[in-house]
Amino acid sequence: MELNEQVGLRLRQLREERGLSLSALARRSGTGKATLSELEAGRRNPTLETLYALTTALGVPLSAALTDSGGTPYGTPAPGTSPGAGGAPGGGPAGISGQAVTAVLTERFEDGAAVTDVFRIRIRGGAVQESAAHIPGTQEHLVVLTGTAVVGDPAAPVTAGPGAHAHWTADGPHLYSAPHGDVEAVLFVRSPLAAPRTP
Amino acid sequence: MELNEQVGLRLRQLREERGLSLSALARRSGTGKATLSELEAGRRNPTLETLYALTTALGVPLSAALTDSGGTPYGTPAPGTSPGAGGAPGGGPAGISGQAVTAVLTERFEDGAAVTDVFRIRIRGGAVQESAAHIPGTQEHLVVLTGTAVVGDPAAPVTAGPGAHAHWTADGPHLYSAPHGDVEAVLFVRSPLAAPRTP
DNA sequence: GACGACCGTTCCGTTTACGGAACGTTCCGT
DNA sequence: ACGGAACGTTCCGTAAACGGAACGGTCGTC
Repeated sequence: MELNEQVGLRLRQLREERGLSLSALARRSGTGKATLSELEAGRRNPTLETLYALTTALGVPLSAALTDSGGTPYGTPAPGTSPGAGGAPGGGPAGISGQAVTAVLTERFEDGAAVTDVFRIRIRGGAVQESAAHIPGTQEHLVVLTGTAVVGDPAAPVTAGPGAHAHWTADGPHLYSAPHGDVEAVLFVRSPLAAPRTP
Repeated sequence: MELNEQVGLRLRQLREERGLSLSALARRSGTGKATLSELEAGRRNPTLETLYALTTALGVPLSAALTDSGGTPYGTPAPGTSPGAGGAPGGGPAGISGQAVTAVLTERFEDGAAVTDVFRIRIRGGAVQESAAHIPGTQEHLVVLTGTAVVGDPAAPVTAGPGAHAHWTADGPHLYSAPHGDVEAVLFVRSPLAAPRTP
């Protein structure tokens, strides 16, 4: 998708989450309605000042308008208000964070067959966390940045040191642990798209 | 300070950290030298496309050009070190982007022994790119989000489909290719720190 | 010391992002 | 039914961001 379209959609999403009309946001931000209309449609290539005026009026940092790694969900409103977004039926990303693990979703990627959540995680030294089974077919990859992690099947866990990679099937219980000190890593959780019932 | 000046200084900083001349970055990113010169001086109000072209050529995500909360230090040398562009002689992250590959650095992680650059990359379908050797001991991991990539040692390349993982040693020439269509993936490049002789 | 290669800045014509003012539509209140 | 207000889109003149082509300055090389 074109970059301008991505940013346009993101801005429209932020605006609608706040229940603002296009005209109201244009008035409040000091930009023209024409600018905002065509920008949301992906038909303009906005300048930095325009983006700044809009994000400030929306109450989010500039980076919130972008879709790359800096684009974290700002002000995602109360659950229940799900406008056009037509959210994924599966709901949000799997909850990973727990006593031993802090996980931040950095990207969610979806293709025709599966959705892949990319997490930046930290496992606290000496801690162990067991995670419940995900849906059948779910695969996990871990790439360790620093420290030594012991992960995967509780019956046959795998040890991964700095720079190493581990892989396991997550449709059964699985664990994350860091016996020798904190671990920083990137975790990939790839789940097949719900074809829950193919009669 | 004016917003345009902030962004201009940030871009100049990123460029100088990488030891690139203004002309070289203009050439590489496809923008005019006039544009880049005045932009770094804070005398222009860049468009989104211009910012994207520049940050991509610098190997950082768009948000890296901004100075707000999203503005994480990419490749910033140790804090407190004087701005003397001298900085780390190793320079910035390895240049990955080329004819077939677009790479955006999403994180740079450094521990005592190695530095790991995490890239979000796209390999264009049908294209092949050969990359020069990195320093001895460099390891690369690829986790494929979608498509099928053929990567690694040119003499014995590895095929990785959606959700798969590939690993190779990058201290010799190595290739990235996508025979059957575009590939989206995450690439880890882990390079040993140049041993600074601690006697 | 003249030449060439590269640097960063300035000038200039073209393209286009901008805001204001129109437009047609929908939704209220009278 | 009618009027008014608000909505989002389209049209248009102006301002300015863009790339290409100049310019002067600095560094190596012959």
